[in-house]
Amino acid sequence: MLRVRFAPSPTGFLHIGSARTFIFNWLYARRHGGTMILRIDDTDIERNTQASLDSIFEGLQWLDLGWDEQYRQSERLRLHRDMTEAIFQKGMAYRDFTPAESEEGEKSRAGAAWLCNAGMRELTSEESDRRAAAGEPFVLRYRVPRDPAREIQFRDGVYGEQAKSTADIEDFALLRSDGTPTYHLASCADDADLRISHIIRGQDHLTNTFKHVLIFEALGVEPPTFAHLPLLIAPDGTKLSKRRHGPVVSVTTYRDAGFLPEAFINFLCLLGWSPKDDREKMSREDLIAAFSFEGINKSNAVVNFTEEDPFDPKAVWLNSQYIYAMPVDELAAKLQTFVPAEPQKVRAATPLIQERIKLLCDVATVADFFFVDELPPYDPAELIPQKGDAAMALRVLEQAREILPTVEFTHDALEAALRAAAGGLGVKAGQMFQPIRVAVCGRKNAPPLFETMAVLGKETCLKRIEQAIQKLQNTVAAN
RNA sequence: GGCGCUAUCGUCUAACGGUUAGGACGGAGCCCUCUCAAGGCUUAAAUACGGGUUCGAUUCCCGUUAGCGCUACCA
Repeated sequence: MLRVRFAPSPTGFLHIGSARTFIFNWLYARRHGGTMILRIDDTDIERNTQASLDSIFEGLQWLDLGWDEQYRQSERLRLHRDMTEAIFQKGMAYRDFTPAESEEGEKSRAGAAWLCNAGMRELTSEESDRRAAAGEPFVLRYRVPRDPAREIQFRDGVYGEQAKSTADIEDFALLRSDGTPTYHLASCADDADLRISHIIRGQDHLTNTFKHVLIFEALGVEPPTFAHLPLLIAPDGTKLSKRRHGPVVSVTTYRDAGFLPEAFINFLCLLGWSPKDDREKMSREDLIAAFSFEGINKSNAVVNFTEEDPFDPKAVWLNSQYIYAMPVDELAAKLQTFVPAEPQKVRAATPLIQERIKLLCDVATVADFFFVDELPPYDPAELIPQKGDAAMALRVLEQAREILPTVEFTHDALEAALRAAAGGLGVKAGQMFQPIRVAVCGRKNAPPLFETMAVLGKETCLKRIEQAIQKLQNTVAAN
């Protein structure tokens, strides 16, 4: 039975790298009919926060992929203790009474790698027991077999055969001096107990895996299959961090900017993985069908963002592709949360802006004039058409004011009427349309004029044209 | 410092010894067009460096360089 897990620790908001790890696990589970497990690795009581936990769930819920089983490590401490005790009883771990403070100075000394604290490994069980009984604090360390040294090896699903000598693996801690389990122990104990078959996680754990293989060995269980993912890094080559790179590293930032979860998932999948057949836009089903470890890259992938442009252009492009392909009603419903306007107005404007927005939040800037009563102030000079002057703009608008009341507000009728009017005035169609567009939308760049006017309605259009005429007359008078 | 991993256009990537080194985003240009988009077409742009192996290396081996990771009683 195939079982995978995503095991975030609630010490920070849900990071996009973590989201990708979740997605790859999910894809692998769904691809092979396995079980997806969410395990909250909250063994670091000092650094855990409720806000982080909330952020993780918020992010995962937005992704909308789901999972089959859920656990919290803090509720499984008993298991961790028992398993550690078993390892200790086998003589594969020992107590280290070295005080935490002195340790630091010891290790930071330059030179050979630190492997263990002097003397502690060799303590007799009698002395060890006596000191523990006397209440002296200690950490429990794994007794890495180094006499003679051994090769620890495993086959990584992405990086291939891996081997490391125990001569290069230090005696890592299993239990802290307060008796709580460390990440290494808790993680392996739970992976063993939950019968995890495949561990898919970030490459930052690749070298930790040798320690984990040692723990599984001590636990007497067959290690799962490992597959390490290349890391997501920032354009400056450093790993993504909130402190350095800001909110772009948080999943909820993408949600709040109006990314579609399908597009976001699609984008993340293309970072460090490829279907190898030039496909870019892929549905959830496409991804499930195509996903495999062979397609995963070995080198880190840059998430390309800048100060001015906080989102990777490819992510934005993919998002726009999903928006263009979406049914109008569905898109209108999504847009509703990004703009304070009545649903029927949003629905009417949606077809006109669908190909003009890349993020859902763009609705607020691209379609604002559909939803406001009063247009925000604009420069009357904008009303003046190409190769024209204020007088021409005025003539155009006055003509529009005159003919529009009797025109039916549909695309075809408006087009016929306005083109005819342009002919009558002896101006080009473009020179006719621009003053009206600016009068009605408050700016030069807007959706196609006739549909826009039809959506806005006769009353609003005539009112705005009247206001534009006033503006022009005022400026002409002022000069 | 020690150990490990990695290295193709600006970015994401394809090419698992033989290609004019392919695609995508972004850039530039053209077309379409009532503006803006969308769409179509064209174009610039890469095998880190040095040695091998081979008839032939992006591809295999070694070295150099660079980047990243681990080296905690964080995860």
